[in-house]
Amino acid sequence: MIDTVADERRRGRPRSATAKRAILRAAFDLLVEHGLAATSMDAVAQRAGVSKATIYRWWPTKGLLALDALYDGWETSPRGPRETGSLRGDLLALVRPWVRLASAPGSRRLLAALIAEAQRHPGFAAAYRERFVEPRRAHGREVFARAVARDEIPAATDVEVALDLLYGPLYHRLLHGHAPLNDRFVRDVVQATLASVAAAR
Amino acid sequence: MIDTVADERRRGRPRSATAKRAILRAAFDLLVEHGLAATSMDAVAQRAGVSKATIYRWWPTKGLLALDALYDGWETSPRGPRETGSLRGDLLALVRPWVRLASAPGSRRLLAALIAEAQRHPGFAAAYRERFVEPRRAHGREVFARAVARDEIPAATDVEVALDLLYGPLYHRLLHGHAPLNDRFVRDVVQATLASVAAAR
Amino acid sequence: MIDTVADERRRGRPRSATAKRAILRAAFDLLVEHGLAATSMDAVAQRAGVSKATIYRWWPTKGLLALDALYDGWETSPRGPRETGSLRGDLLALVRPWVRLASAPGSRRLLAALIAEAQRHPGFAAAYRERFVEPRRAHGREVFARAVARDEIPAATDVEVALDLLYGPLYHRLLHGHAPLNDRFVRDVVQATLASVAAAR
Amino acid sequence: MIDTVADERRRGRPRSATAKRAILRAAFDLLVEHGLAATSMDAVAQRAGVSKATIYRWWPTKGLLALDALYDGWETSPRGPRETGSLRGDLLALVRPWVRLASAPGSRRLLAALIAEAQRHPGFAAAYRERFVEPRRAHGREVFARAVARDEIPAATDVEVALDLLYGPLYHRLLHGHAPLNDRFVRDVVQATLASVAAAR
DNA sequence: CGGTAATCGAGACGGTACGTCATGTCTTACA
DNA sequence: TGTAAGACATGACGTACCGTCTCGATTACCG
Repeated sequence: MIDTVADERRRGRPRSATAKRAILRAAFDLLVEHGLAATSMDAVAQRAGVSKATIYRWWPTKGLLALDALYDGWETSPRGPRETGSLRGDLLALVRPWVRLASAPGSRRLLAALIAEAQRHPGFAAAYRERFVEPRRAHGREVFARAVARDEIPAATDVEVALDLLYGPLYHRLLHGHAPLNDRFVRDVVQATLASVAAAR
Repeated sequence: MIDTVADERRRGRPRSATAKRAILRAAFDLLVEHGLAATSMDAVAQRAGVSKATIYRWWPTKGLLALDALYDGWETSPRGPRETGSLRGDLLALVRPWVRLASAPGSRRLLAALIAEAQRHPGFAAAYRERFVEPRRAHGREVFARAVARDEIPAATDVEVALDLLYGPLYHRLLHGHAPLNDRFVRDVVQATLASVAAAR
Repeated sequence: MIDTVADERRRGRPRSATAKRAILRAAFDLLVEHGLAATSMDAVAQRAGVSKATIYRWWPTKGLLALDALYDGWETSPRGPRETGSLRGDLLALVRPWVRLASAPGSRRLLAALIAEAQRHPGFAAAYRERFVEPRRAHGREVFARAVARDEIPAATDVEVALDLLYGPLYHRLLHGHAPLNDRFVRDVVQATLASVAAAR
Repeated sequence: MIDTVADERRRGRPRSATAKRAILRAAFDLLVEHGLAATSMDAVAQRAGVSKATIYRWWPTKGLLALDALYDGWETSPRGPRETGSLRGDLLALVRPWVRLASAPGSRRLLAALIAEAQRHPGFAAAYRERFVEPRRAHGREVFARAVARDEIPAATDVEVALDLLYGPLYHRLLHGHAPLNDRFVRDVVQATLASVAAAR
């Protein structure tokens, strides 16, 4: 959404909340079913029972609409994962739900398309990171911070690198599909992350 | 390429090697300069001085043409990296040239586009893995095999996982751009891979 | 034309009269200059300063566009020819303008192309007859009706056959070009038509 | 191929005459079935079991090939119609077989296409007239000459005009399809031609 | 309570790429 | 040497989508 804030008094006809919901819902359904490239703005407009101009009034680009639609459809739990008492447990709790969501064929296709879109439009890249990357990394940072507080890992741990060691391999298998992204692999990756952090001690 | 083998005597007019070279070269240049989506088949045909029908005779899809063009333009050294005597050195020698190549803005954009394309067309995905993923992983397997032979790492090391621990974080920063993909990070990732392999002992 | 009537309030953006005029004009010019087969839709679009999609939105086929364009460019006088007081005079007044128009090289070529098109597409054939054949035959029927009213020819005259006796030979020379379509021939044909009608008395 | 067996038996001089026959036959079948525009040279070559180059060696153009193919397939009786003793009978005998042949849907379509082609290529027009128009007109001239000899019509009769009065209306209904081309109409046209010739006495 | 202003639907528009197809030419291997 | 196989340049075809635009019809608030 461009501006959810409505603190300032607007003059004309207010924005139709119905239309907005219908657009996001239609876009989400079409995106999951057909992917980004195969989802046309005309199709979104038609399915939402809305004019194309209405969509373009609020979202300047198909990519940004997709971003909002997917955020709206996916991001059900803004709060971080539950605490388990150990770094290993926290990391698994952090990563497993994401793997479950991202492994569906539709999601995988979309994730790849969003990443590709981000290479082409810097503005889109920023929005993508803000919406999809940062929240999860923020949760990850908390997890590592708790581990530091518990004195489980050194305070000097480079959390940013650790997060890449954690998420990188998962994304890798997800996008390349050269090997299965199963829970075995998830545990291996978490284990490796722990090992690397411990070795840096 | 459709058929590199020409041991059998073909009947009609042979394929024009000039045209093929011109097409691959034109496609490569345009791809690097404009990216996959912004490279049109018409433009490739015109720049190659070739008819569009000729392109479509040999490459059924823009994606597969791009694959061949990039393979042709990039893959200069089919042999693996030089041996350094240590796993750490070998891994750095394996990864650094790839990082250098893939970090150029054009390459990054293209890599993302290829990955996105692969989610949509299973046939393309297979070709992509065969052309771009497997060769590098094969080199990586040799590197780890040498380390085993040197008794540097356990023989039971799961090489496939190790390769994902190595390449995954690099791809991650490359595609998401949330943090720099510099040599510092490369060394960190190699170090982490070593730590994880060592810890599994 | 698709919809000449516009008395009902339409919802969306109204059709651009400018674009429509430009398309018909461009098509007409190109058709007269190059003929039907050598006139491409791309060329029409470019010359009209219009997108190809706009043309295809309103005319499903090149043939139907040609029909409208030629009707628009040629059919200047919807009213019938002037009355001369005699069947002979009326027939000459009916036929001479048509011969003058149709004898130009461009027109001849186009007429033949339209007739050929009509053999292939039944829908086109109907439109062709409605636009180009029927109006002229209607005028002819009036001419013969007046002659009957003047008691110049029998009331039982088969007007449809008479019209074919009149137009048939003219079209024949026009399309086959085996002999000149001059005013001498026009007078001969009118004379023969009169003789045949009189002999049936 | 007409007969591959006999063809394989002979070694040195392959089948130039065989190929020619196969080409004409294949072209004729395809033309009658699909029309001129929908018959491609590739299709003719494939059906004839012949290379495209072989076709182009003998016929410079698709139109001229069609001309020969149709002439070969249709023109079964080069001799004129039988003599009946009266001009009326001779004209009917001249015209009825042609009407029967030309009325088939395939023929009608082709005739129109040939006429259209003739407007575009002067060389084709000449060949068309020589092959298809002149022979029939020559027969017609003989018919009228016999009538003059029998003193049935004046010696000063303009035969060229008379032939147009005869064939023109028939072609007209054939190509425009605004009214049926049945035997009733044929008799009316013959009658009208006779009346016009008699009236000129 | 009427004016003002922004919204919405419908959908036409310019632009551009797609992948297909046909024509007529040209190049090789074979017989 | 002619023929079959078939690659080639050229260029039109009709479809699809994008993002912009022009309407007339709705809502609100504001004076």
